[in-house]
Parts: sequence; C-alpha cells; structure tokens
Amino acid sequence: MTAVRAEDTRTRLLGMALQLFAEHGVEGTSLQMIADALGVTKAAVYYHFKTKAEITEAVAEPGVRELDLLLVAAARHRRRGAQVDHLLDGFVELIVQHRVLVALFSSDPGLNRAIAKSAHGMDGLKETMIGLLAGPDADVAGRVTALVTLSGIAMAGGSPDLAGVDDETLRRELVDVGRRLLGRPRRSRG
Amino acid sequence: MTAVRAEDTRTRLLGMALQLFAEHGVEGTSLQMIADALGVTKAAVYYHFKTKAEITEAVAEPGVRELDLLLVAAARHRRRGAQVDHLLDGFVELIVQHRVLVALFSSDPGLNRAIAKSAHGMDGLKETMIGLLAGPDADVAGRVTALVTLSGIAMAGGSPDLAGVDDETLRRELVDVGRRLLGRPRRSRG
DNA sequence: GTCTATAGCCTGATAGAC
DNA sequence: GTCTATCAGGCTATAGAC
Repeated sequence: MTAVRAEDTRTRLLGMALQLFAEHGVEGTSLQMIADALGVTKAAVYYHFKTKAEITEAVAEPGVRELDLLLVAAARHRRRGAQVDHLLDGFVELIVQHRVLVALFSSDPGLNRAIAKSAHGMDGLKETMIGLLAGPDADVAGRVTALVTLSGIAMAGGSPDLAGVDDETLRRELVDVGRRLLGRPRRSRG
Repeated sequence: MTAVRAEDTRTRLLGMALQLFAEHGVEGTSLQMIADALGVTKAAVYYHFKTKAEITEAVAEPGVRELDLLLVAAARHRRRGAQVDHLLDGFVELIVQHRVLVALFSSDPGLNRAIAKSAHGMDGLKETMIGLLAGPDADVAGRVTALVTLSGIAMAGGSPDLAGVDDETLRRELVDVGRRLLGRPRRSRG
C-alpha cells in the first residue's frame, strides 16, 4: 500500500510540476509551490527527487526519449530522402503532441540545461538531427537551413500565437514549411 | 564629477551584466557577482536599479529599440514586397550583430519576461512583424510560415552551433533561407 | 546624489525524528 | 514516506555615511 501511495505521489508530483512549470516557468516555480499544491512539505518532495534539476529532467524525459527513438528509426532508411521525410514527419508530430512541454523546453534555461546534461545529451541529438537533414558532409548553407528548420518548427509549434490552431492543421502546415525549406517535393494536401 | 562617476558606474554595470549573463545566464548571475566584478557592494547595484528584472530590461533595451525602429522603417514602403525585403534584411542584420544577446534573449525566461513587460511589449512587435511578413489578412499557413521564419532565424543566428561562422556568411545564409521561406525571388550572390 | 552596512524574507538543500 | 528544524545564499529594503 505504501508503495502504491508513493508511486502515486511521484506521478502526481511530476504532473503538478509540469502544470506549474508551464504556468510560471521552471525558474518561477518553487519547491514550496509544488509541495503546497500536493498538500505535502518541501522535504517530502525532496524524498522523491534529490534536486530540483532532477524534477525538470524527469518532466522532460518522455519527450527526449521519444525524440531519441525517432532519430534511430529515421536513420534506418537507406535513402536520404526517406530519412529526411521520416525525421520531419516524426519531429513535427512530437512537437505538436507535446506543445506545452515544447514551449517550456525552448524557452527555459533550467529545462535546457537539465536536458543538456541528460543521458544522451541534447547536443548530441541536435547534431544527429542536423546530420540527417543536411547530410553527413554538409556545408554552412545546409547546416543553417537545417537549424532554421528545426528551431523554427519547434518554436513556432510551441508558440502561444498558434495555441488556437488545432493539431491536424498545425501538423500539416509545419510539415509543409519544413518540406519547402529542405527542398523536398510538395505533397498533395488531402 | 559625481554625476560622471554615476553615469560611468551605470554603464559599466550594464556592460558587466551582459558579460556575466552571457557566461552564466541571467538566472545564474547574482547581484553579488555583478557587484563583486565591479568592486562595489550589492546595495550600490541596488541604487542604480531597483530590481534585477530592471537590469535585464536595460540590457535588452538597445536591441528592442533597434527592432522597433526597423519595423517603423519597413512599414513605410508602399509595396509589400519591399516591406518584406526591408524587414528580413534588417532583422537578420540585427540578429547577427547582437548574436550574444540573441542567444540569451531566446533561451532565458528572465529576459523574455522582462522584454514582454517592456515599454512597447514584445508581443506587439512580434504581431507587427508577422503582419508585415504574412500580410494583413493572412491565413494560418502564412502566419505559420512567418513565425517559423522569424523564430528560426533568431534561434539559428543565436545558436552556439553557428558561433564559428563569420558575420557576413551567416548574414547571407540567413537572408537566403528567409527569402526561400517567404517566397521572395532569389538574389544573385556576389 | 552616490554608496556602505545591515537586516528581512524566501529558496534550495540537508539532517534526523517519527 | 513524511515531517520539523536548520542552513547558506539570493533578492529586496531601509538607514545612514559621505
């Protein structure tokens, strides 16, 4: 029973943390606020996570994991065109589905640093993505294009300016922009 | 003489703040660090700026002002193509010239919030830019394109991944990507 | 008008009782 | 697994020296 309660508290904690992070930012969210919202004390929070950074990492972890899997899957294609298509589609899908998290992730240095220090390291992921999009021996133009594509899609997708746009429309438009940037042929739009 | 000293301290303070912010992030820079680096006490810093947020605003202010002027200048053109060209060129120029500040600006919520609450308000500026790029009565596709362009250029320009690229090359590539995204005709590349 | 000294309150973090 | 107690360090504020 205690194990069940603990598991539940941990889960509730992460959910509440994400909610508060989204509302006040990581920096603007104190452990006290999390503890109060959960009806426990700060020290109780510290039982589950040694540091605040550990909480931010845990909040971001699912997204990073999915991204990691996506890169592996995309890299399995033999033709580079297929790699690019797979990565672009999957990346947009990830961004759209985790809009809230993305908005946080891209605007909060706390989360940024947390992820950077995470298992695989975000720099590694980013480098891999640029490599997939621009090719292994890309020139500056190609790398700039890849960077603009990735960060542009991520920032725009997480932007509050597009919060009112439904998932399907946003997904379609982001993929469209990405394909245009990366020089992929246009798809027919259902 | 005291007036001169004060002006000098204020200027030195802002310069030192920018330097420390760039190195440790806004969050990671304490008033104590700024004070120590200047050889004064925390209270002296507090004399010039009531809050830490006021410092971040003051650090960002020149960039915001330049952006504001750019928007006014770009809006003066009669043809929308000229408006887009002017805004894109100027925006890229701004990003490239203030690379350090941009990297900070786009990755630190402290700065973000400071600017959002700033005089003209960043949201207003962003809305104006989207309006200029996508047109006054733009559909979702146009607004997504504009957002991806702006945020992509800003993020990529400030990214450490391109810190090694010289200004002129970066400027050229960013404008190139922007023109491609916004459907502007290609320019001859000297 | 410019700065120092000092103190308040809050945060992240630790130690140890229950 | 959760609590109380406590600490160092951060931002903010005031009083007062010069």
